[in-house]
Amino acid sequence: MTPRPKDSERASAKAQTRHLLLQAAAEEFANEGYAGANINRISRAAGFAKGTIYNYFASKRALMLALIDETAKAHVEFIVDRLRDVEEPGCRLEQFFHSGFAFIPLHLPQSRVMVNNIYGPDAEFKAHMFQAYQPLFQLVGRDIIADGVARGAFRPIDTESTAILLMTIYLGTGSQVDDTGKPWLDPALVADFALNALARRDS
Amino acid sequence: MTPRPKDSERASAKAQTRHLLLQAAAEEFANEGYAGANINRISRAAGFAKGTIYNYFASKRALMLALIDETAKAHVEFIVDRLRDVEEPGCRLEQFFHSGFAFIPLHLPQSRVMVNNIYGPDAEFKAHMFQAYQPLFQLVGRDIIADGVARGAFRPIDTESTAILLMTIYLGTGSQVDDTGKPWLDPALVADFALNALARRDS
Amino acid sequence: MTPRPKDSERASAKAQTRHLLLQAAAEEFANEGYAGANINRISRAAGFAKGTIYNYFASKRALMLALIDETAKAHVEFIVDRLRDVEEPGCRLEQFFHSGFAFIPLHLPQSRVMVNNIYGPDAEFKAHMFQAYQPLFQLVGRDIIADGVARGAFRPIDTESTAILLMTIYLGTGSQVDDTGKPWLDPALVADFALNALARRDS
Amino acid sequence: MTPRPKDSERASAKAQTRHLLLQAAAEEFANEGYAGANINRISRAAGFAKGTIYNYFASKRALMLALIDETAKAHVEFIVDRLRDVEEPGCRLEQFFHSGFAFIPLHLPQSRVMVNNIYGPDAEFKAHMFQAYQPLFQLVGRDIIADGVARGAFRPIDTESTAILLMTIYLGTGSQVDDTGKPWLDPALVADFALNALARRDS
DNA sequence: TATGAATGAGAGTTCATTCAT
DNA sequence: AATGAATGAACTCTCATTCAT
Repeated sequence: MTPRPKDSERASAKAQTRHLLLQAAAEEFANEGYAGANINRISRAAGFAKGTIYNYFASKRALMLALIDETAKAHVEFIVDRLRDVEEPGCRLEQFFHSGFAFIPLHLPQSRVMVNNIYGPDAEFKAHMFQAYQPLFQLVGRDIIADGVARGAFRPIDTESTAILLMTIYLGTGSQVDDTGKPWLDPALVADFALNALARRDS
Repeated sequence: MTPRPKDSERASAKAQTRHLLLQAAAEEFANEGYAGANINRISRAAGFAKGTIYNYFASKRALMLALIDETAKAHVEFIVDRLRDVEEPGCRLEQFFHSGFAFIPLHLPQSRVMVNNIYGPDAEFKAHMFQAYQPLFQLVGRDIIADGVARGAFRPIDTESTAILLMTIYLGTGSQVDDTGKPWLDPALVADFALNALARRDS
Repeated sequence: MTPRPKDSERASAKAQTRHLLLQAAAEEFANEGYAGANINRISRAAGFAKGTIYNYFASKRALMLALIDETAKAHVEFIVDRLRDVEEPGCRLEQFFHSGFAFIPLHLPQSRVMVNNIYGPDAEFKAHMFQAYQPLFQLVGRDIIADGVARGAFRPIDTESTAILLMTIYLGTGSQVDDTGKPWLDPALVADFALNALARRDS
Repeated sequence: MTPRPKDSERASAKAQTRHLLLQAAAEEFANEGYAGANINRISRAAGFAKGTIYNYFASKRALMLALIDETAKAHVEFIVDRLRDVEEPGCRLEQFFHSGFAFIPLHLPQSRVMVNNIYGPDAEFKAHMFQAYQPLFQLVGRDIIADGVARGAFRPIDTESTAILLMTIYLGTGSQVDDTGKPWLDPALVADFALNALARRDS
């Protein structure tokens, strides 16, 4: 069933179109919110006519869900890749924030859309988000916090709650950027804050 | 120019109607987001015909801005009241989270709207939010963090960035609740997290 | 059945209110047209609350019809008064234009409303206008044109058509004014034009 | 960049739709006035759904402005065409009225809309009208009146004022028609009236 | 596969009118 | 007689979606 060259060209062209549409959608959703976004503008920004988008996504909702999936996948992969070789729990936590913050400017509109969805009113999008980011929650909860507590690097603390808290901090601070895309808060400061919060109180 | 009893009755009836409309608006905005909210439904939910809302607010945007103002005022006042007699910086921080979390279930839809606006796409709403919550930022920044650092209760840390961080944590965690309004995270845990993050590391 | 003083005061107060409302209505109708006029603005401009107007006029349409009646009455009376002592047909025609043009700046919004109605789309208003201005048509047709033709002052010409024509000229030119109320055309020129048109061609 | 047959078909279909919409708009505006006109009815009368009109005109106002432009263009062209080969000033004036009156029943609703706008309350429409009819004013002022005066066919008279006067007469009389479209006044009578008004008084 | 004209549900907003005070 | 809060029909305009080409 290997596609003939022509087919693979076609498939790649389709993938390219799909990618352009998702990129344009991310920008529109980021700027206007889901309800305020305009399918026509998205298509035009991607360089296509209004109808084309429906050859790739069944509806506006489906477009958002696809965007969530794609972004979450890239997001998780990006961070997981950069955490793979880090052993020590404190370094892992630092690296989590470090790579997490690095992802955002590379995918700024996508990141803003993710945050809009987490804190936004749409239950389906929110649920989809948590589903798609499950691996990241697990990474933080199990591989960073639980592991760190087990190894005595962090003080004893509830794993799941803290995972949510750290994700809240990451997404909440990472998504607040000025017009140029520069974040309000220094990533190092945020990482430091989190490290201190989890540190064992010696004495 | 004291209004006659009749006038004051009328004024109070108007205030009551306005209050009902704002409450209904908060619920609608919380459930549907700003763009998805429906003016007609808001009026109906408040017990009025759809036109009535325009006797009180010039437009949908004006309604949201009024809701932000009212909520922020109540929110700030609520927390400031409960912090007045607390002296010690650590206790203040704890009390900030404690009273802050207490506010949310009392004004759940309003709180969700506030968070939607902070993390949402609308720049005007966001700016209005920061304006209206200025006193709370100042309270946290000056009266809690800076004061705590000055007194040696907290480790040296950038005042403004940390204020934003604490507000981010407060709003981000406080607004995530299940269907019954119960927050996902235990307020005490969040306060504890923050206290640890600011605590001096005794050598 | 002579009203007691108190009653007559009341009646006069009512007449005064009615007059204020009609004046404000004329201004609003002149500026916005009938469909674009706003009852609330009219009431406010007259110094009353929205509901008051309905104590004097049954509806917006009734208000316009009353305005047509009042204006036409004053308009006709104004011109008839000034034509009473003029004998010679040519002078009468001149005086018709002269006094006609004199009326307009004294009642500028009313005049503009009259012209709007004549050339506007509303059949009922148009019919009402012709009804109310009947005396003026008759004056022009019978006392000026027919009489002038009979006396040999004007060339033989169809009475009714020419009456319509003269009224068309009068209203069309008289109502076009700049922002200060100054007419675009010199009344004397218009009168002169009409006189020439009706003049006998000697030889 | 010549459009392929398919494209040109499409373009012509668009032009056809646009034309239908403008025709329906003329009728609606003529019957209801601008403010009273209903966009939905216009689209329906043209045989389209209500939204379609916004694929062709950005707003109700834009629709009216387009109608003014199209009508004025056709109107001017119609009259200019028929005056081209007429030399003698008196004949020209007669032909102006003659062809002018001939245009009206061919475009009755459009003509009524033009008159509504000239005498109506909307300053933008009025200004647009004068702009669009500028060539006709020039034709009357320069090529008929001034030329006629220069050649001694007409008595000396102010060019611009008289142009306005003649246009006033033309539009004022031409637009008053009964339900069947028959004008109240005989065009020949109107032309005759104007000719006499401009005629030299011999001796 | 890409197009864009057509659709029509649904939105925010206006405002003439009513009526209890 | 005067008020102005409440009403709801009606309006302009938007836009996700469909579908013939």
